[in-house]
Amino acid sequence: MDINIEKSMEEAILETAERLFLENGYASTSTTLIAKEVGCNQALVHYYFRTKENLFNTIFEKKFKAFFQQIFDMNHLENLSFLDKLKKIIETHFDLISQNPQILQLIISELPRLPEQIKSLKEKLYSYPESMFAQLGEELQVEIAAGRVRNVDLTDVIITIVSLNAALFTFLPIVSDIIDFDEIQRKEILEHRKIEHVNIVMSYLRP
Amino acid sequence: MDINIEKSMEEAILETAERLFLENGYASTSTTLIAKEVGCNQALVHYYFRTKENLFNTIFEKKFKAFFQQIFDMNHLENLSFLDKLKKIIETHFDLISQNPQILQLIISELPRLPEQIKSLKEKLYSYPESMFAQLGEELQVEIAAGRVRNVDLTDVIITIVSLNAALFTFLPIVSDIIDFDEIQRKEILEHRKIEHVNIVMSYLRP
DNA sequence: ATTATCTATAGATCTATAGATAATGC
DNA sequence: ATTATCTATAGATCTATAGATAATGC
Repeated sequence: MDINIEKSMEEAILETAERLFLENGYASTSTTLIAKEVGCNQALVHYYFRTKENLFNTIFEKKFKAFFQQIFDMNHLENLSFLDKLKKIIETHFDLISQNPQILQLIISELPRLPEQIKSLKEKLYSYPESMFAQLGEELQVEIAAGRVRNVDLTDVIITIVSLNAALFTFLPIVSDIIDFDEIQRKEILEHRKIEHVNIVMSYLRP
Repeated sequence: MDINIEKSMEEAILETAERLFLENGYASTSTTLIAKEVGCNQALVHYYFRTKENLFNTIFEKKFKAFFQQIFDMNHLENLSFLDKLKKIIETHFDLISQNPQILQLIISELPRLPEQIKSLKEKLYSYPESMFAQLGEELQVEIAAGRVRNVDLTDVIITIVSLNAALFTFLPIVSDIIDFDEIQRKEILEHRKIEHVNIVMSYLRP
């Protein structure tokens, strides 16, 4: 905690705001609350970031870009067979979401009112052919042609992976409110589901 | 629209509030806005429901109970083989969520601060043994013992079904913001994914 | 008479800015 | 001198209630 002593106020505000926005969303986080938690006055928040919208956008864009960059950067997987590559993708994606489950929730609730970020995502997706998916799609076709994989769309495989991983971390907080299990149980469940997500996709691809 | 003429103000407020809460969540929906959209003055909202919290809880509890009742009521599926029963469950669950995708989003964002509803859910889950899952679990064991189904936990099957269905409708609004497809494409995607969700689970269970 | 609807307003936020004071860098 | 931090406050909500008026049920 005392590391804070060396941290600038601007950084402290950013970090606290990030935590609060991720926890409670845009509407439920006031600049007054941010200031209170930082331990400064409310005007300082506006001194550094002028508006709440600005502050939020700065944070959201940072988290958002980092998140998607990691997702799109998953193709350091040469020299692996198609199924091993896919397994690696599932596990990496799982870990990625597990490290920052709240960003998903924020994307779901806030992205629809952020046209700039939507545009930026669109542009990223228009370069789809150059992306990892193109190569993966070709490899999938080879596997299908060779009869080693059932005839499925890559899109369906991707949707399935994202759905399984994203839903797990989106619903886990609710389930743990209802069932209350401890940290060890939580970890066991996650490890087990990670394996199962691979199993599910592999079964799905089996001819 | 002119059906409204016969509707009581109280009903009109409830319906409008329901729509706004589902669209924008608790914090972003003011009683002022509700009144404006209904076409009455803001005091009337409080006349009928006293507090915003009250109004929200009334609506949330109604939607929430209806949703889980439908989910727990899915066992009108006698005389079907285990796999056919499961197929029916996947499809029914899919349709159920597709009819009211927003309630999921609301549960994720608002349930954590609603101890009453959490308690009520807990009680429902403590009667787990009497529920459909008990019977389904037994049937699964029979199938596994007979070698017709791979050795999996029922819990994993349920998590998988819920994840696939819930994630699809949670992320579809975002994806359609980014990719913008029309109503026909949307329908095709849903029909296709519904089939795939069954395929995925069936593949997962294949020995 | 009772119930539904309205106007008006108190009191609590909340965002944003202006202007004063303190801290820092030359 | 410049930058960081504070106090104070304007103006916009927002929730909730009190009290006036209109509509309805007997």
